[in-house]
Amino acid sequence: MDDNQRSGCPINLTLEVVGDKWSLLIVRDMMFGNRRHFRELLTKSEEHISSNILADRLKTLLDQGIITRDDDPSHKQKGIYSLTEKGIEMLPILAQISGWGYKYLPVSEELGIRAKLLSEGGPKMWAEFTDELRESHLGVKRRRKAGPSVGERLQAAYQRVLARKRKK
Amino acid sequence: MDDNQRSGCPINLTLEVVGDKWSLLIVRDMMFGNRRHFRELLTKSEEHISSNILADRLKTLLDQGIITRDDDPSHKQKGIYSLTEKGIEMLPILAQISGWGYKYLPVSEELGIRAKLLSEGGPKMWAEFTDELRESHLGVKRRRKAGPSVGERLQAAYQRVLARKRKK
DNA sequence: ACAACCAGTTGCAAAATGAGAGCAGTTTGG
DNA sequence: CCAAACTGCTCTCATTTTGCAACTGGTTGT
Repeated sequence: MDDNQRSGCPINLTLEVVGDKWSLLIVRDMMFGNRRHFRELLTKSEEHISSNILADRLKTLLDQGIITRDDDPSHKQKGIYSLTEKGIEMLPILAQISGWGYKYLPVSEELGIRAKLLSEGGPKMWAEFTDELRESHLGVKRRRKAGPSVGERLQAAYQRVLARKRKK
Repeated sequence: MDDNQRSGCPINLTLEVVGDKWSLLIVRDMMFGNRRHFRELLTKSEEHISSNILADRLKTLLDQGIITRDDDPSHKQKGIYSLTEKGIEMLPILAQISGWGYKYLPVSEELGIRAKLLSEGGPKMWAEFTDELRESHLGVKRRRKAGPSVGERLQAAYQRVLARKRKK
């Protein structure tokens, strides 16, 4: 498709694929927000991507093999987007970006809590979450661990902060 | 400065700062290529950034406190750009991006070798390299370790691949 | 039957990008 | 001592990308 690449440097090549303001946010929402339909990605995130951009980025992510699209059996028009292994393995990138932003930028409390936990959890927690993503996006069965999953823990922490803020 | 931020999410905030095709390449060149002058950044990288974009991105990175600029005592017109601690701590982000690109994209052999070593070296190697950057960019003295530095090892590996390729 | 919902597409204005030339001052080599 | 090369940029202008909002053609639930 796009052969006019600037160099064979891994950082450059990665940026040519996801080096824009939206692609990684879409991956983030699929990973941490479990958004799997076009409408969910369009409306249920804070940043208000516009529909043409979303459509364009989903196309690129599909072309690049970072996500896949399947028909939703329950609704003839709905598509279900899933992360591939290639997409799932972007987690450490997002985790590092998230950790750096948490440390150095004016992050809101409720949206920062996930970053904090993920950063403190380190590679071990990332690996566990990666396994959970393989189950929910690739259908790979895994042995149940005791207690709540990483995804659940992150979500719970977020809700706790929200509840606390509403009280005040 | 820029108040029209899209959300307080750490990932979003980070992308608003460096989420474009050039900013991270500039940081990369300062980190791994030790480019410290405008001309070096302009001409000594594979991707051929144009001067107006480079000037603009350096300004943003300065505003964001990711780099600093000092006059070069040896040349009245030259400026020396240095990474701040905030900039140096982007290393893990670059390392993960680099590792992912190395695994999934058509990286050239000579430019991939650094990614490979950095990925295999893991967080321990990153911490050592971070210390070296603190010395070269912030002037923080550190205890010399035995043997070649991480920066030297990466550079040497790159040269070795180049030499081998020229032979063929 | 009809409103609400679905995944996008289209048209258009505004902003960002990119190539190249140009500039004022500085340093270097002969 | 002078010309050439080098310095960090800035300016212009064409092209590309972005972003908003309206719209399409179909599906689903009541």
